[in-house]
Amino acid sequence: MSSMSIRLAYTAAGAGLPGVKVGPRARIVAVARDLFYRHGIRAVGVDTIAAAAATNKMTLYRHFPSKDLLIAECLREFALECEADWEQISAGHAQDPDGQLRAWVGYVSDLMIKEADRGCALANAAIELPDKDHPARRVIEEFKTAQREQLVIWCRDARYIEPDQLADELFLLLEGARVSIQSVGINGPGARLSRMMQTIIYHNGRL
Amino acid sequence: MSSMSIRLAYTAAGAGLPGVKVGPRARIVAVARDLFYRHGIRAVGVDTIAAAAATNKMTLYRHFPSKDLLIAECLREFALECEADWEQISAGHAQDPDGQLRAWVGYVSDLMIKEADRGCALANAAIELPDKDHPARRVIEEFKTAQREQLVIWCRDARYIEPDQLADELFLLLEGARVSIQSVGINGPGARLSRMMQTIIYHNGRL
DNA sequence: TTTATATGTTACAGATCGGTAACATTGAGA
DNA sequence: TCTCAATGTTACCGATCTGTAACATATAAA
Repeated sequence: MSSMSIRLAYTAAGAGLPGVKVGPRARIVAVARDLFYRHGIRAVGVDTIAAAAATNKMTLYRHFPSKDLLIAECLREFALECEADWEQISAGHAQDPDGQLRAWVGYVSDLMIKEADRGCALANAAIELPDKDHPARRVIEEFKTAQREQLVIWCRDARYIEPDQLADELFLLLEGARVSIQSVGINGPGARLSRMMQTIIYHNGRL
Repeated sequence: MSSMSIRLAYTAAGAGLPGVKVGPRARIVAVARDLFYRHGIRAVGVDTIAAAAATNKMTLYRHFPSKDLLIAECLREFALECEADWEQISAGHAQDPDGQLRAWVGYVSDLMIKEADRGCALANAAIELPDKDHPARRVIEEFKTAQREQLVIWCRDARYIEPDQLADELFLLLEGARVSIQSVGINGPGARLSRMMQTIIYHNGRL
């Protein structure tokens, strides 16, 4: 198997403001999130995580009963941060549903650059963990479902003619862009995501 | 780690017509494709593959220098089969580009049911193998790029106003549907893929 | 029948996997 | 200063991983 030799290029430093003590648990989750995302969940072992978090395997297992539950916790933290972003979009354009939707288009377009070439951590995890009983799957399903519902609400509030279908189209375009970046590369169709979404929104029409 | 115990539920039988001898190499690839697809590439070991193919690890390594190259071969076979399907769509609607495009929509809609809940094997592999030097990545990138170009050709031949953008939209919708099935489930937005594609094609307009 | 090639069998190497036991060390609050 | 909880350290378990060596067997062509 391609060994690739991940190995720690960074220590616990860099996480958190200077002077603020960051406990091992927080470091473990931060490091695990990064390594899981960059290299894949199954490609990263607990030894690597503990070492990269400047702690040890024993402390890791004192905070997380198993690697699977650590995975779930990483995805839960990621999902909470995403939800906070979406709420910020909502709050930043209160009483302006169409502005919310358009702000969201800008937000996800920036994601294409920020995520570079590894797409959505939750979608990737769903592919890497097909076992329906895995504790991470609850997090994934609940979060993705909530995202889609939020999109429907925005489309409906903005009085688009077919809000459910428009929301589904935008949802699938986003998911497709994030996954296709990893197969056709950064200059693939995902690069034109913003224009596509605007076109589709315009074509849908308002009441 | 969630052990899940894959284990062989089937032997070499069932592959090929009766009376036709299927060599170990073909059995290995067939079995590996199935196991990789259902459980994930990293989740399946070579011992499991050899046993499920009713052969042994030594024979496997006589035909494939490494697991990574076996992975690449599995994806190559899959890609060739997909290309054959697309060519059949082309041939079945010669001199009728719009018919080709609409036949393709029907074809990918059926894929949503056939693939059940594991999406595209190539896209999944890209997520599981982020290493850019992995031999499988060439296969993935070339195939996905060729698919997108074929879509552009169909859209252009059918004289749609913006063939490149329409092709990209269809491409991303398909990729998004296949990946979202694995996160939001079979009844998510992917279930309405056909209607969405028809709507978008209609909205694009013809010359 | 002889010969050469493909395949099967067994055992093993070296590494890594997830996970744990036993014990030492640190550090902050009382 | 004492105490106690969190953390660090080391060593280990059994299983699994990719990959190989050596040898036995089958099989088809000559």
